Amino acid sequence: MRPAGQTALLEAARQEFAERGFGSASIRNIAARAGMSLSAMYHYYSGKQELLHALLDEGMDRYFASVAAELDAVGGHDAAPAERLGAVVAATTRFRAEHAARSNILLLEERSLEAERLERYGRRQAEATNLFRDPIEAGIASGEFHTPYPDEARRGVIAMCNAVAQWYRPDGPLTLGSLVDRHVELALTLVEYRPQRSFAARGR
Amino acid sequence: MRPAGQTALLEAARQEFAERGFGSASIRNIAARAGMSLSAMYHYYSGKQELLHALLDEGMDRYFASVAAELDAVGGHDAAPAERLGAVVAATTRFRAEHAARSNILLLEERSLEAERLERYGRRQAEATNLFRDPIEAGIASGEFHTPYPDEARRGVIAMCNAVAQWYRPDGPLTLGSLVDRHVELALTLVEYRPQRSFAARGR
DNA sequence: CCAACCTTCACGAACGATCGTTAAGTTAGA
DNA sequence: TCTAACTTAACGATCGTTCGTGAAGGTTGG
Repeated sequence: MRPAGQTALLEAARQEFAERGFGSASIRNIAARAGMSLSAMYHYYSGKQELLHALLDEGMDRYFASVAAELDAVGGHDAAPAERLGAVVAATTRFRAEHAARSNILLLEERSLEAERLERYGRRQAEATNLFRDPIEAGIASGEFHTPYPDEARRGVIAMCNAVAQWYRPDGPLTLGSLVDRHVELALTLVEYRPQRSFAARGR
Repeated sequence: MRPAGQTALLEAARQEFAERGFGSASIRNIAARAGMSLSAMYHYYSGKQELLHALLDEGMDRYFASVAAELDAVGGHDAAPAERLGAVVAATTRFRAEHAARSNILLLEERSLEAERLERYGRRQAEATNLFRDPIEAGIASGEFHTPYPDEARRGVIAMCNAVAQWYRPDGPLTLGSLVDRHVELALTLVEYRPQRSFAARGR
């Protein structure tokens, strides 16, 4: 279990970074939001950079956990490519919507990382990309996905999911459940998913 | 014609903002990059905020000009919806790739704008969204686009195009021309474009 | 049992550096 | 002589970081 002070600090830093961006964020404000003095913050984190690093790490952990849970729910690596891609798209869309601040930091503040820490983060980002790449390539190989451009389709799907963090508002007209369903459908449309051995139209 | 000093300043500010973000950018660095003193900068722009504002305005002007030119090339508002959407996607993809720094500032630094200037920028952003919305709705109305989710498809197409500014490198394996073509195809796939009165397959 | 000690957690004060901005003055061309 | 273009110098504020201090609480040695 993480100490309460540390959790409060991460939450405060998340808000501050999400609102103003890393460069404009003040660690004095972060400490104040967390209800402690500036120096107390240095007891938990050795500086502004490490605060960002911890935030990105924690965000990545949560994201991978979300996707893994959704993947397990459809049967893990043994599921059909369309099921797996759908699970990844659903988990990603939901994560971007439910953790907008977290996601925006993950997506926008990469450039604020120092060189050494950026290297590690880049590796995790590549893993995240593979979450989409694997089922798409499997679908191409099995003949269920017909897109001639798997790489660009993958990037398109990822971009569509990621953008959710920037525009979706829970109090808007669109239910999160509906959005997730639509994104799954759109992703399957983009990779030109057509079930084999059947001429029946896919359900709407 | 803009004074040379002003142009150099905008270029320097663009680089600095793109590399470090607005918050971390230093106007001293910007002035130095432009080859002038800090105070000389104040002769042209009244401060950091106005520098960002000018940059966003100039970027938007260029973007709209690019799209307008591409739209004109296919026949303007009289062209078929698929042609129009293709033109907008092509122009946007090309713009994001050829003006990556410009685009990233347009896409990421909105939050650094003060309230008053943000209002004006929001209006221009809405106009940009309409560039995609109009042909998509026209395609739905004419029966050539069959997507059940025009709004989410539109957001997906826009996100796909915008993401180009973050990943595309001109020295990479993919030609810009190829990327543009593929994005146009993917966009038409996403809105489920099927030409009317013909069973012939669309060209690949 | 108790005194000495260490670690954890927190504080206020101050460091030097850099920030955005302004003032006052100089130069060069119309 | 007027003005645009540009200079150096300095302003106060805020930045991230460091230092020294000390209260609280558990552990250890005699």
